[in-house]
Amino acid sequence: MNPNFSLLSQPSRDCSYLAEPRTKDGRSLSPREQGRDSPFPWSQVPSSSLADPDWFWDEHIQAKRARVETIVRGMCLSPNPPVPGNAPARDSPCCPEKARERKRKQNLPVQQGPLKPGPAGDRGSRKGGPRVREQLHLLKQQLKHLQEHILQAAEPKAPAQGPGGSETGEDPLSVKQRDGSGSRSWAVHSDHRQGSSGDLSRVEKHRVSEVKHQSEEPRLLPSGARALLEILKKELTGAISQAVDSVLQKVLLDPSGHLTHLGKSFPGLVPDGRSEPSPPEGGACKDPLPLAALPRSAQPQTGAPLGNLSLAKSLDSPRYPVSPRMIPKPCQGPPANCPLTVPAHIQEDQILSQLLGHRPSGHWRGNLPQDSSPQSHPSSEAALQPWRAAKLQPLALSQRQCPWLFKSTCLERLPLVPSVKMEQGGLQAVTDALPFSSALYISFTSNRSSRCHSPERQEEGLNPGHLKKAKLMFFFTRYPSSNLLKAYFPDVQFNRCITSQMIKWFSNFREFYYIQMEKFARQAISDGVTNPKMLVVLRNSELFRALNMHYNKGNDFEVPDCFLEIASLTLQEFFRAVSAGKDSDPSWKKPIYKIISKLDSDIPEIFKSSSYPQELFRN
DNA sequence: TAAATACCTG
DNA sequence: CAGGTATTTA
Repeated sequence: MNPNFSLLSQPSRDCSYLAEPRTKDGRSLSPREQGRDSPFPWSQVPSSSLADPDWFWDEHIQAKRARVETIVRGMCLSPNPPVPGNAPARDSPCCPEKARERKRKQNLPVQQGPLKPGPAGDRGSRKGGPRVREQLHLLKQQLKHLQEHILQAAEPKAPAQGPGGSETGEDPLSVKQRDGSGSRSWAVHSDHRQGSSGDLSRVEKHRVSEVKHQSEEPRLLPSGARALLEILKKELTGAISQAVDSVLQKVLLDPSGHLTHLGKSFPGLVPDGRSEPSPPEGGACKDPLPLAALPRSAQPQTGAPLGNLSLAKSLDSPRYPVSPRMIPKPCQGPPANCPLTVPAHIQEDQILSQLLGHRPSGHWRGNLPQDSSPQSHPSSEAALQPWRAAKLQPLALSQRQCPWLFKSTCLERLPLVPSVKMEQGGLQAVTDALPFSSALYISFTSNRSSRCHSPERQEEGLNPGHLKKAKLMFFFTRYPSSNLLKAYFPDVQFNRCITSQMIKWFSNFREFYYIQMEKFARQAISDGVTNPKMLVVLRNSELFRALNMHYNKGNDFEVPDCFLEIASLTLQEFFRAVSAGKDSDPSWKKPIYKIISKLDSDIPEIFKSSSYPQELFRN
């Protein structure tokens, strides 16, 4: 069987996917993990000393943590309105010992050069003062209560599960856990955030009430768990206290409260992005995929030349019959459920640019478990009937744009995504997600073309980040003009060499792209395919994987559907040409190139961000 | 003529 | 990918 081409197996994806930063260790970046621009060394310390022990990931605890943060944030915001540039928004235990215990290491908070100074205008404008201290005391008291409640809350679970109710036998970072607890608790958090204004007491009340709620659980403490609970108690107390203290310290002393990292206050995002308000008019974003989502039996018989696209069109509805798994819970509600509390202009450039890896574009992604929808299993359905591909109407390509609605709503879901890349369980996850450090940046210069030593001492070259960005841009444009490149790489000092280098990149990209296309087209032919319409590039097809591997290695970017369409068309063109024997002509590819060259899509505005390279994790 | 590409190579 | 070269294009 040839899995290269197959039924459209993936439910349509909005082009406005949400990005989700994640670590490799299986957790979504916790809010605090996302703030990396803190100038303080201690803020770089494994922030969550209270988050490490596996059991700390217990839902309850997470919720508590969230609340604590809420409180802290409230305090941060108290003095000033929720201005994006001021809250340090990072708490981290300053305890060295604890820090060392952390397995994950956070680092490189250095801001990247190109970054705008940022709206961190009012730094040091807030000085907690006595009031804050009072609040701190109050907070500590609350923590004690909290501690008690945790004990109680954990009891019911103890019998069946390990200490603290954490799934002992299971990977603490299991998906469900992340999904459930994570987003949930943070949702609450975000609520508070709305009120901001630093009305601590109010927040506290809220919290207390919540705690009470939880304490209503029955007491069934198994003797065995008791000891563990005690430990938990201690740990929790200590850790939280430390965290709170350090945060407060920061709040009180941090003169440079950079970004607030709004992200952290938002509820998890929808992995699939499906719940996101899809672009008004689908453009290339609408796709015929739904087919695969339907039960096989329900799928239209497309084995034969599926000459029209009517089917696909009919499925163009906002909600496809996708597998339940594809519809994440977290923020599935309409935008309204995810109120935005940040001024639009701020999200736009400053904040977003700095929310490393999180783009409203929604293209950044992680390997969500959800991704493994039925369609994602190449070997399953699709493979069974490789040629039963839905037709891809060339006309559909006329709308080559992927409307990128960077609605504020997108922003909310970014940071707390309960998603994580659980691949090699690497520990470098955090560093991977970090923005380029100046150090790295410097090292990149060595990568520059030796012939491109620009006279200017500025020595600004293209770094790996730029390369990655270019690759991602390839998903939208195969033939970018130099002007376009200049527009999308504002942080690059273009000169002849740089320009040609980048042009060269795209040339190389195309080369690979066309080679793959030809290769697969020929393979299809040899496999007996006769109708080019049958050739559709799907996300689970081998061809796609090859391409994705090349342009989006980390797979942290959600490949736009428009690219799949272009790829499909390209494949079909090659198929036609080859099967027609045109490949005997030395320049038989020219016509194809010409066609494809006219199908460039608009590149999301976000790509224009000079700080964009920051989002390019893993160099 | 310079820039952009394609095609080949390492 | 970067180099190099040949060819095409504006």
